[in-house]
This record gives sequence, structure tokens and C-alpha cells, in this order.
Amino acid sequence: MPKTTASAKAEKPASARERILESALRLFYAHGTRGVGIDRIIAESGVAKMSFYNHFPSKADLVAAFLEERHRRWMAWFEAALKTRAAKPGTNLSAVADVLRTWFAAPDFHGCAFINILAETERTSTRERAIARGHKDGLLELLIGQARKDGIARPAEAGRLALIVVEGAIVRAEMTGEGDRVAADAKALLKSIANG
Amino acid sequence: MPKTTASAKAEKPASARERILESALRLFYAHGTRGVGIDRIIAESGVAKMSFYNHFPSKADLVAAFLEERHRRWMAWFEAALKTRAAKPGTNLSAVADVLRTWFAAPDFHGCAFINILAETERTSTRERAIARGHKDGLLELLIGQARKDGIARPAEAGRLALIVVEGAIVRAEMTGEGDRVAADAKALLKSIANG
DNA sequence: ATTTTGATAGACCGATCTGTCTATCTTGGC
DNA sequence: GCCAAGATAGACAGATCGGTCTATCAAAAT
Repeated sequence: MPKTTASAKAEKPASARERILESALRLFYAHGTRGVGIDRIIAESGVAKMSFYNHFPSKADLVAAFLEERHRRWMAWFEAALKTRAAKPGTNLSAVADVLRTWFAAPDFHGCAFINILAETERTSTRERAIARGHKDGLLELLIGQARKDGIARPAEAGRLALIVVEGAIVRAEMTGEGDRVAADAKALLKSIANG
Repeated sequence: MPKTTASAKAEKPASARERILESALRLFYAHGTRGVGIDRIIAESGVAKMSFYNHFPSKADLVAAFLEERHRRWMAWFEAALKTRAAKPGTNLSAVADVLRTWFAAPDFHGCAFINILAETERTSTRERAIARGHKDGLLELLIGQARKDGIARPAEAGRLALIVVEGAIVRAEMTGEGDRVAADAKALLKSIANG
């Protein structure tokens, strides 16, 4: 998501664990978990190898921590961004498309980390995929909640339909690079969901 | 897609190149292009390493051939499956959801190979991503054509919206495993596009 | 002042990766 | 019958992977 304004305290030394996790958030999202090796994480976070393995017993543990943290940050950002837009009278579920548009325009946008992890893992990778499902469950709940606030009939179904639209928009934005057009199309779809 | 009935001629010896490409189609789709090494392709296609490098100068060339062939086969299957379903009177763009349902139910379903390749490649991987875009362009044309046949107003826009729904449905089916429900939801969305 | 804690750099290990090379074998065209 | 083309098995190279280990050092706690 668009960067969440660097805190004013600025440039804290940051613990080894924090630096590692920050590097993982940036590199794993940009290049995929398979595309980034431990050595690169270590180099870019300026940490010794043993320090890394002290905090994360294996790469899989770092991947899991990356996904959990990405989930927390993305959901917090999305929820806040939606709240400000959906507060205006008359706006509703379709404001989700406006939030997506700002995400798609971020210079480091590389699709959804949790959709991406599906492509990178086997069906047997229960850990990563459980986190991904959990993320989407959270997003679904958020969408259903918005549908309910909007007074849409059958909010559960509306939320499911909206999630399909959101996922499709993310993929199309990543594939075409035309985030604005995709967001506009998604908005039309979301409006038609709201109007039954 | 669901397997396309083995030809009756059956068990032709098959040239080295064909066996390599068949292995690539199966393994790259199931495990990703990064998750399958040349050695495994060679072993499972029963071919010598030098024979492989005779037909494909590098792994990247095999990946490209895999994507091109996957595109050909999937589009042919999808187009044929849609044709039979959309031939019935009254059915239309929403028949796409029925075709998707049968795909989602295939035992080896692992999402869309071209969405997956996005997660596996850098933005600088122009070759793979160009093939992926080409695939989606073809699918978009097909959807627009169906919208036009159905007499939907603004078929170009309807096609774009339908493609968002299709992409979203693929991702949701892969994420949840609930292909039937996802297809039903996608059908509702496609109908609302048609009745726009 | 001494001890403990945790971080440092970097060598090292075995496995696996893509790609090259040799050396042998099979086979079809003449 | 002979020869050229292409396939075979598999060793090999150089890089990179995840992960372990040693040895040094800085600083905080006792």
C-alpha cells in the first residue's frame, strides 16, 4: 500500500529483528519469497547471519512473519482509507474502488502478496496458505460489514461478490498497469452489487 | 483445464521435444516455473540433458514455450466449452461461469498459469509477461465478442468488467477450494453485467 | 571489575541450480 | 555395409541455496 508516513521520531536505530522484518517486507513483496535468498535479506538489513537465525529459526519462519505483518499493515491501511471515504453521505461499498485506485498507483505496487504466495507455494504449504486465507477472511468480513452499513440486502452475498471484484481488479491492475481504468471498472461493478 | 480426452491413436512414441513440452506443461503449471528444475523436467520426460538443450537453448525458452502452448490449449478448450453452453437460447455471457465451474473442479486445478507467472517474475521479465498479457487480451476479445453476440450495450466495457469477474473468480476458487460457490457468485455478477 | 548477553564477520557444509562436455549407442539414408 | 545425425547416460563446473559454526567484540548487569 502507499507508504504510511515515516514516523516523526525518525531513524531509530531499530533492533536487528525489526530491520530483518522490514527488509523481508520490502524484498519478499517485490520479488517473491522464492526470489529472495537469506543472504540478500541479511545484507540489506545489515545484520549478521547468526543474528538472523537467532530471531528466525528458518526462512519459513521469516516468510510467515512477513505474511502476518503484511496482513496487519495492509488491513490497517485499507480499513482507515475506506473509513474516511465511506464516511461521506451516500458513498458506500463502491468507495472500496477508490481505495484500490490509490493502492494501484503506488510505485511499488506488485499485486496482492497473498495472491502471489498462492502461486509460489504448493497446496501442501499449509502454513503460508492458512495466513493467506486468514487475510482474505478478514477482508471479506470488512466488505460484509460495509455492505451491512450500507443497508444492502443479503450483505453476506454482497460481500462475497465484492471480494471477487476486488481480487479481479488487483490482478487486472498488476497485469495491465492501468490502475485507474481498472479501478473505474471495479467501481461500476461494486455499484451494481449495491443496487441489487 | 479438464483433460481433453486422450486421442484414440494412443501412446505414440512422441518426439523428445513433445515429451519435454508435455512434462513442462504439467510440472510448471502444478509447481510453478521456479519450483521445477531442468533436472526434473528431464527425468520425467525420459530425455537426455543434451537432447533437452538441443531443443531449448535455455530454461527461459522452455518457460516461454510452456506459456505459449498453455495459452493455445486453454483458449481452445475454453472457447469450445463456451460455444456449446452459449448456444442454447437465452444463455449468454453468464455461461462463462459454468465453464469456469468445470475448470475449478478439475483435480489438477492450480489457478491461472498467467496470473501465477506474474507472481513469479519481475516486472523486467518482458518475455513471460508479454505472453501473459497476450493471453488475457485474447480472453478479453472473446468476452467482448460474447457480449456483442448477446446484444449487450457497450460490449467493450462489458467485456472488461466480465474479465475482472473471471480473474477474481479464479483467484477465489484457488484460495478457498469452493469452486462451485465461487462459480455461482461469478454467474450472478455476469448476469448483472448483461442486464447492466 | 567481571561476567553475561547478544551482535559481528565470514568461513564452511551439503544440496541444488543452470548449463557444458564427453563418450557411447541407435538408427535411417545412401 | 557405412556413415552421419541424433539420442543416450552421466560426469562436471560454477553459482547460489538454506543453514551451521567459530571466533571476536561491545556493552550492560551484577
